[in-house]
Amino acid sequence: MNNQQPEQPKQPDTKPNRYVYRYPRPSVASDCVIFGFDGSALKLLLIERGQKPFLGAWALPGGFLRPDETIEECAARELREETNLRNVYLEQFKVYSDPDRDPRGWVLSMAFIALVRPSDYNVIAGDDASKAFWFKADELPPLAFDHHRIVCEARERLKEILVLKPIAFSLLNKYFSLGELQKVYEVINDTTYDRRNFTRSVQEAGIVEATDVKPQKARNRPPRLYRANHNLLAPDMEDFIYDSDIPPYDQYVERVEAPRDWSLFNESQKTEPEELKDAPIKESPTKGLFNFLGFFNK
Amino acid sequence: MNNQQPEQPKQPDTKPNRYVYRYPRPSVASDCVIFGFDGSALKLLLIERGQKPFLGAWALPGGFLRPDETIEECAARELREETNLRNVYLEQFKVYSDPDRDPRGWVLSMAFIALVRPSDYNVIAGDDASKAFWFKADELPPLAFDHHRIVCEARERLKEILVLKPIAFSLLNKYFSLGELQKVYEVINDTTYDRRNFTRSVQEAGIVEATDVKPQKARNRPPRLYRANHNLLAPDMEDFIYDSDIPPYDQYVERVEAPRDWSLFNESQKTEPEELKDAPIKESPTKGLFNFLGFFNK
DNA sequence: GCAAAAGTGTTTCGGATACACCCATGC
DNA sequence: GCATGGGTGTATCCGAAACACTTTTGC
Repeated sequence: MNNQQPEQPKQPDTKPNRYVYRYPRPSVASDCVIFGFDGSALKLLLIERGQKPFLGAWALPGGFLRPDETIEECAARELREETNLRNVYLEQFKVYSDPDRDPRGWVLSMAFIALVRPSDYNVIAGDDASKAFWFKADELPPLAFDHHRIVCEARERLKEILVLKPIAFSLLNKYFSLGELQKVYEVINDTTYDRRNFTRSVQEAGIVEATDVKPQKARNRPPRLYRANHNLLAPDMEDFIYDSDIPPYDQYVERVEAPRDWSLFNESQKTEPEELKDAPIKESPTKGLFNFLGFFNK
Repeated sequence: MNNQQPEQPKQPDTKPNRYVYRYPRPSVASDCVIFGFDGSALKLLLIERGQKPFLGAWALPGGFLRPDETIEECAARELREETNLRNVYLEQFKVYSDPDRDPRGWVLSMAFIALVRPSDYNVIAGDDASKAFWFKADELPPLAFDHHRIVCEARERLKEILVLKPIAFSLLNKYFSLGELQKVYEVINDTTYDRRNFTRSVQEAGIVEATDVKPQKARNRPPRLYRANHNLLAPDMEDFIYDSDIPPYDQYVERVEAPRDWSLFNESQKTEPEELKDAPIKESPTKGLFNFLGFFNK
């Protein structure tokens, strides 16, 4: 990064809001692929665009980088402004830099993966200006820009991160049942696990602690609730594992779903073909699920 | 990424080389953390800066993004221009976006991890304009900008990638001995493995194929040479596993090392403190070393 | 001969797998 | 009652770990 001449922004030229450079520069934006978990399926938070390119289409929340912030601060700010979410897990994921990816011109996008707890789901409803809605990750509408590609690659990356870090807790409330934890692993890895083996693996790994918290209501036998074991988890994860002032357990009620009819889009972007819907899902071994512990203990 | 007004670059304003935008934009660069392996240690390729900020200091090769290329193309181009390397493994790693990270102004850096085979080591010598030298990854000189931080985080990331992808082959020639493969895993993970267990794990995983190629020379008993098993490896890795026109086996001779005296830098940035140099390295289990196979078979 | 690295095999042990029964709740 | 999900236990088996001797080269 050093072959060109040093460039100083020769600010306020003649008119206001004119920034002059000796070499062309791209706009830089951050876009967030926001994953959620509703107790049974992986969800994605999208916003309806209110601006000109792709107006009315669904898109990833995001916005342009400002000179006084890092790209992480930018992502967190846009998340707050557009979806009212704060204190969510955020991780850089990939830069998209195809010169033609944005019809407005030369715009790079830093894609982030964001993970939202169920207790934060309804925060979005509080922001009246918001046009954000949760979609099932397998049933997405057509997306603006190259966002469909970004989402697909983010889902693949999510599997990788799940091996490297205990991010499953960032998709769960402070208190959760082992069934929920298992389901998170299942929907991300797109498989199923033997309930008894999974339970034992989790407990022997020591990544959870049983609590005395009682579930508020349950359709069946009420599960025991656990929480993440902070002693074993990376310190920088801890902030994202739970909030402080949330109810101990809410059973995924009153979700804000996408009520719109987006069938008018001609090209559907469902990832799962209909024919294979009833194919029996092969059960996977639980081996290696918590490999991330190896990264901490060295 | 969409809340601002669309901005068109209002090119050639009055004078040539003047680019005017309504909002400030950062310069975007790509910097490469280039890893090599000399048969016993992890190496890092650095260049001596010939320009003004940090002139004479060592730095990561890199350069500014141009409007007609992706960030990957930029990284590959700068690598070629500054170190004469081509067809190396390149992977996005992290964006560094601290507004103050570059004294010249607002410069983002997309950091890449690059992996170089021993057969490409001496390519660098062919480029007379090059000021590139290989350093031991544990004995680095002070670096320009925030490059020391980038290198440290890249080494951590390298461990993660090693779990996710068969990148060890990208640090080896087309033909290699199992001892070399083991050493790559050892220097990256900073541990040792039982030779017999490692050998068996590799062969049972099926990621290598024995060949009839004979090593050119050996100080001890000559090892059998293997090559990566393409049937089991991801297709997009294949291009980076070996070159076509290289000698079948060269035993790491005549390396281009850094001959300079950089002791004049007052602050040393060695990562390993001297006191712990002789501490016995604990042997690690080979379990999970080739977990990346799980990502391909699904 | 000797040092250094390469090649090979067996025993053992732990942990993952496969599998079945009972429990608590809402309806 | 009964459907649904939660909790617990065991026999088995595979694979990883631990470990030693021989072989081949350069010097």
